[in-house]
Amino acid sequence: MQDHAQRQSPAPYHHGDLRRSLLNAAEEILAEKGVGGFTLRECARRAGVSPAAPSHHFGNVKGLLSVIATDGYNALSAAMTSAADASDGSANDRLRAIGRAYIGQALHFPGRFRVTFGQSDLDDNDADLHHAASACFQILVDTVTLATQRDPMESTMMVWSVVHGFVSLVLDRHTPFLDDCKPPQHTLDKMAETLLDQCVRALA
Amino acid sequence: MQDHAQRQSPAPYHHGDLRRSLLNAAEEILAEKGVGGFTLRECARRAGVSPAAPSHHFGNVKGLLSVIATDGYNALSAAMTSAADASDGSANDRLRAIGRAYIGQALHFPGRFRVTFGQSDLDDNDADLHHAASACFQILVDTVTLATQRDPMESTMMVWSVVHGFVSLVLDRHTPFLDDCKPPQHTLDKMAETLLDQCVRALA
DNA sequence: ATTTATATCTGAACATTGTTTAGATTTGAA
DNA sequence: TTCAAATCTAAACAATGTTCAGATATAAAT
Repeated sequence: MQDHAQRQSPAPYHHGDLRRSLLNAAEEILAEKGVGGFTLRECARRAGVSPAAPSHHFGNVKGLLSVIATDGYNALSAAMTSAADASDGSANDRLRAIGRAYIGQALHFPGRFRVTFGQSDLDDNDADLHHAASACFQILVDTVTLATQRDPMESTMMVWSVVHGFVSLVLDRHTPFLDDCKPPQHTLDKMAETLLDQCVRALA
Repeated sequence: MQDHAQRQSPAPYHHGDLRRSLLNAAEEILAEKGVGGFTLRECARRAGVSPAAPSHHFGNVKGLLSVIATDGYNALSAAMTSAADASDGSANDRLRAIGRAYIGQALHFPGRFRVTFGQSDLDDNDADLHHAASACFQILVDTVTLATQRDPMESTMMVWSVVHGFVSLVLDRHTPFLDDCKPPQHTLDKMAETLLDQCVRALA
């Protein structure tokens, strides 16, 4: 079912939109097997091309993952922004909203999240990646700053540490609070809300 | 310089204490190159044995890393316990002490910490590993419980999320607060203290 | 002591991975 | 139509984790 556009019968030599297909395949693999199970060759396989094909579009695996990470930052920024705007407008509610959005993105797209924030080595010279990361961080800083009188950077690191630590522990299965509880999702959501409340209290 | 005990000239067929040597080599590699740069073959190389040798002691790489993770949990438990005992004895000070110890262990032994808590797949059936993890978590729960009137599990996850998130962000280089600041270590320590203070406030 | 069994390690092989290189094919512009 | 650039393949390379038969050393049993 290799998705080479709407071309038919004999597989064409050229793919059509290989770059996009490789990114789709990559996110698919990341969602299925996580960052540890990701291989460039399987990416190529799913896109229906040879193992050498990706190099022409991304250089190497580091290049491809850097694009995935950039997408991750941008998706996170969008989710946080729209969540904040959809909230009731109070500074603390906006803060809770972006925290909820951060947690939601991480848990819904764990593979991409791990590539974005994990220790998978990315291209340090990727300007797009740096820009996306800075923009994402700025949303955090701005929202936190409006919700506290305390030091902006310290407060930002507090909130970021809480949500990032929480999702990291959950994704890596360090969740004793989920042991024998009826609907895990409900417990998870309730725990997240509690942590966000405690964040607000810490910054008061 | 392969450390096969105190045997001399012609390398003996048997190593002497290969299991220990492999673990030492593994922690060495983890400290140097991180979990991403770890390979079982280099482990064997540093211990001066063939690539197949480790399998007799650990089964596979997952088995070896599980032992490393167990060591990580035990070292963390020891560090937290002694830090708490060395504090002035108040519940909040003990809490701050174990938080400081958690952060310290992670930043001083980043490779081992990542194996312990990261997504490197470990042996889920390793009883020693489970026991070490539970004991470590219990120290957290006990210390937090004595320092708050709030729900123990929720409070524990709050503290754990803060310290775990903070070290994860630092280890993965997501540290905008370190940009252009004179002595990074001082800024790092000050930030850690601030976060621990905010934890205490959140649990009050 | 001699034999037997067990533990430990090697050497060679296998499949898989990321990457490079030369060349084939297609596209598009001059 | 011609020629250059972009795109992809096929084949090869070194490196990795793992397995397997066999070599070697240690320990136990007789």
